[in-house]
Amino acid sequence: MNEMPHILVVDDHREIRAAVTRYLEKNGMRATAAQDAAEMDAKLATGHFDLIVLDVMMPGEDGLSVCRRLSGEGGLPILMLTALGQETDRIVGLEIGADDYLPKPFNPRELLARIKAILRRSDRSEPLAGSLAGKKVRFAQWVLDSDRRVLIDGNGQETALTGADFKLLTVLLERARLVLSRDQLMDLTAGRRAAPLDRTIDNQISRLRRKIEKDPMQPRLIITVRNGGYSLAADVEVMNE
Amino acid sequence: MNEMPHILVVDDHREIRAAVTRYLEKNGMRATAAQDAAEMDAKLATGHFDLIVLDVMMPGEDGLSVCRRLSGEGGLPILMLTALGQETDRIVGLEIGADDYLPKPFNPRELLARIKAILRRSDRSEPLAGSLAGKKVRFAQWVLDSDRRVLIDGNGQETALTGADFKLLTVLLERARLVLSRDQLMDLTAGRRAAPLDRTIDNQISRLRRKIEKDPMQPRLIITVRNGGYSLAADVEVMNE
DNA sequence: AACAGTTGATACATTCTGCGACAAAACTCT
DNA sequence: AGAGTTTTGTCGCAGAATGTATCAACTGTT
Repeated sequence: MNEMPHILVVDDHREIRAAVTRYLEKNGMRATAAQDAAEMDAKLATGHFDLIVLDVMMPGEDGLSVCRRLSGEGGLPILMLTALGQETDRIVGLEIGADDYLPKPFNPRELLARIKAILRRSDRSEPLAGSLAGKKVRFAQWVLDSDRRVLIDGNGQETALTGADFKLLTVLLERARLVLSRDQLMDLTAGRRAAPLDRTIDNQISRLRRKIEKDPMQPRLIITVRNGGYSLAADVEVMNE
Repeated sequence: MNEMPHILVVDDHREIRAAVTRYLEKNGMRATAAQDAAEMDAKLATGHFDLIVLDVMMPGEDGLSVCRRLSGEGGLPILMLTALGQETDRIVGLEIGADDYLPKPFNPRELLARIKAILRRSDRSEPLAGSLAGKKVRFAQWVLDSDRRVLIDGNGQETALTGADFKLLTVLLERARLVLSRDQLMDLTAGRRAAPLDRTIDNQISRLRRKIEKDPMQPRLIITVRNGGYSLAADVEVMNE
């Protein structure tokens, strides 16, 4: 997490919104407030957020409904605020997809600690996502020029990459040495879920290997992990401008 | 998450350990218990876990200390159990690196929901070779190149390893001279529990021996411990880059 | 409209792994 | 020591997973 995390606070009480946003901003975060689900949707559509603090009890669409809706689509983490003692709500919230809840009234310091705990965790899921934009990246015997989408070898020889090649390679570079399942790769490269018996990723790996491996029959860079997926076996260095 | 998640329950009260593990196992998870920090460390070294449920109050090293230690290294998610009302502990726990806490006494259904919430957002990908990822490792007459998954002998001769060979060897190298049971090996290599009469590990050991032993009929590197399992009898040295 | 390039699907070849079966070895007990 | 029992070693095979050639659909260009 390089920049300040951006938190969206959704609560119908003006005082709570104000207090929470002020406290978060005093502690190294950006905070934006919304007073109901409709306003939340508007803010979400036009900005980038790292986490939503969501009140369960709201006029209009309530927190549980919002939570169900959001956790279905995006993977935006949600921290729910519940009235004290409504254990049922809390459990249902967690089961529906909230990442945490906090009973009201709450200690702002605890809210902050919980937000950080969630961010720390979800941070992992997109470690360097998009961070390669415009950079040059060195790995194994190659340098990837991510502006031009071209690979350059030690002799200055260039190899062109297609869109799919480039996207897949970028995803692997950003997660070097991690084993990524076909599902994850499909999600990360194409944003869709792999159908059963879908060989798309295998095909793309095969094509990419033909371009980047010295000997595509004995791949050294992109390793197959049976029953696991694929893994990039190389150190990755983002080059200085 | 393809397989059942494996939860390590650390608590000094026998009844709580028993109740929690039983409940988790009834709900589609594997659960293993440890009664204190020392036993926890032993289990961690010889098994694969996805999350730790950790009691704060324990004889010996206490939960906060454990939490600080673990969150430094591994990144294994931690859910802390705290005595009711000790808000300070809870906040400190979260700040130290716990992913969540639950005050005792707790509703088992809520514990389950929280565990699932953490697993859902942490669903982490792991490096293929654990702590050896990307390293070269010398043992006996071999050097293992863990990027390329090949063994190199003194003459530079290479021996290819299949995925299962490599995973098993990696697990053994990381735990040289420890005796690992078939169950533990199954857990560490495949993340699943060995069925009764399961000869899978024996087979893999046999195949691996054929590749790494000078005389596979008289194994010197991978030792059989009757009624115990197998053990790697060699010094292991991670080589400098 | 023809074309070149790219991508996903399908089919087939190849490799890998778990399993059952049986052999061999180790251990126990008399 | 010998017979019986348990544990381990490994062979062969079938099913599953993977690699990739080929083709059809699609995109954008000329």
